[in-house]
Amino acid sequence: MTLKALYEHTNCEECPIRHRAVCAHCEKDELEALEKIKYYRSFEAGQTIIWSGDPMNFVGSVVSGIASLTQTMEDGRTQMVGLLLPSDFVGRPGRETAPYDVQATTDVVMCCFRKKPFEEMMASTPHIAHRLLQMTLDELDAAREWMLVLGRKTAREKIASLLSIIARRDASVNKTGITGPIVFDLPLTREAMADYLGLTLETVSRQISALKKDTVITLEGKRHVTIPDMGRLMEEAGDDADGGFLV
Amino acid sequence: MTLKALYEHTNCEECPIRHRAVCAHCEKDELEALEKIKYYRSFEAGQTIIWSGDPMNFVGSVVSGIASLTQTMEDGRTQMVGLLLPSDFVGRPGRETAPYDVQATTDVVMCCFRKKPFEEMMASTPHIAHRLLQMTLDELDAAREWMLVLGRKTAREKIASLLSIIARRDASVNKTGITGPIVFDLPLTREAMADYLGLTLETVSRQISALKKDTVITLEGKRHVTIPDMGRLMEEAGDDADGGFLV
DNA sequence: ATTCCCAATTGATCTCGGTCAAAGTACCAG
DNA sequence: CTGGTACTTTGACCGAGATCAATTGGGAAT
Repeated sequence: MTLKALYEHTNCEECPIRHRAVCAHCEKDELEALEKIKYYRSFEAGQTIIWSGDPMNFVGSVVSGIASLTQTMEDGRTQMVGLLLPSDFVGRPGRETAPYDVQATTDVVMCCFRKKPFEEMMASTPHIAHRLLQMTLDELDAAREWMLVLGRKTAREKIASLLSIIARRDASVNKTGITGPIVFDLPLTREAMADYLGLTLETVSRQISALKKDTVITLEGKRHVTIPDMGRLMEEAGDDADGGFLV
Repeated sequence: MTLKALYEHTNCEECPIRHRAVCAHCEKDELEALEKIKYYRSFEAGQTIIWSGDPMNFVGSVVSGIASLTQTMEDGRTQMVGLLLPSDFVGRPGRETAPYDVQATTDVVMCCFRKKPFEEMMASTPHIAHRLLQMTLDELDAAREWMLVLGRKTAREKIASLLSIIARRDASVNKTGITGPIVFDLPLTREAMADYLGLTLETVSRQISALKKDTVITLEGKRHVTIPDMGRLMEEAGDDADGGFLV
């Protein structure tokens, strides 16, 4: 159970986590070394994993739980700039300090490597460097996709976009494909959703109620979501039914 | 005159462009090969350099002029997701197609390399791969910084943020430092600014007028800007006077 | 059960920025 | 000088989403 996909594959049967990061199970020769320097860290919901501006001496990936990257202005306005789901990579090889806060949204377990040995490993393993570039490009695409959401979409479209992303990500986990209804639990509070979408929590709540009334989604309790028709949701999100990757 | 900074330095006296990309003047041994495969392309203002979704068979950097990365929804709403100033790198090693439109905002000259040989060069030159990762991380930081602008800042703060970025970038070009007044020409129309900031052009115009009235900036004509006090502008932008890199 | 606490919903009102419309300005070609 | 075009400014009005405030709902602990 460590990290993968610094190699080409996107799944490793041996690992309980779907990793998009680095996995030591495959390509044993080069990556066995990673096994030796890995360690686990646990965080409680609400805890700050890394403070913006602090020195950051490890890289790693999320094993379980949800973490978020957030930026905060002096007056308290906050914007979430990324969502870290299990298998997502955290860290910036070659950088000293963290550029944003990383917070545990739920209880989180991370698999970490001290940065120094990881960077040495990177230097001697071109595949890892290459894979890391690809992962960073993915994140960049996701961030830019989200700029469109933040800058130009309506509140309703924003909610639909977020649900769509979580649903798609979830579907890929369960290998369910995207036909038929999709069911999942929202991993975020209304407030966290608001911070991600550049809205207030009241607006988030209202729009979710509206989508429910219009049967775009079904809710059981506050968090358990059913999406009867994924295509419908993506129309609501203003997506042309294929774009919209993100996180 | 080519590209640099796949190496450590951030400036090369021989080159008329400040490059943050790849420059063949330094580290001649490895990079001379780049000289052989480089070529120039010119574009007129308004021209689309690359269409979203099209195959992209080159990488390169802007030599002169301004280009923009934009995403457009079916109904025409557009969001600029990046601004390319001289020396900025364009391209995605390892990716087949372009994820957004690249448009020439002014007349643009680019220095290009066919992707295939560039990627081969990358594979055999770890420094280049490393530098490319660092550049991509910079872009990622910039994109996430901009997410805060788009999601949480007021119209006035957005304008101030944009001016601040252009001013800072411009100051670094002229090695002027950031003391004393800063003078530059806006390289964007009001509409382009609006697309970058997630506003309408009318709001952009109004807020610029307001900043002018409050003597945060001075305007001669429509485009020539003087910033008497950079600190003041950054306060207006809501920045804590050091963050806010971008572009 | 009762209480407490926190997340979420819902309502009433306000406001910033969008929309629609009309001028104003600079630049170019003839 | 004149007309045309593209960019910009300014005004009047409107509405989506923010703000303020009250209420509801659902666990967990007592």
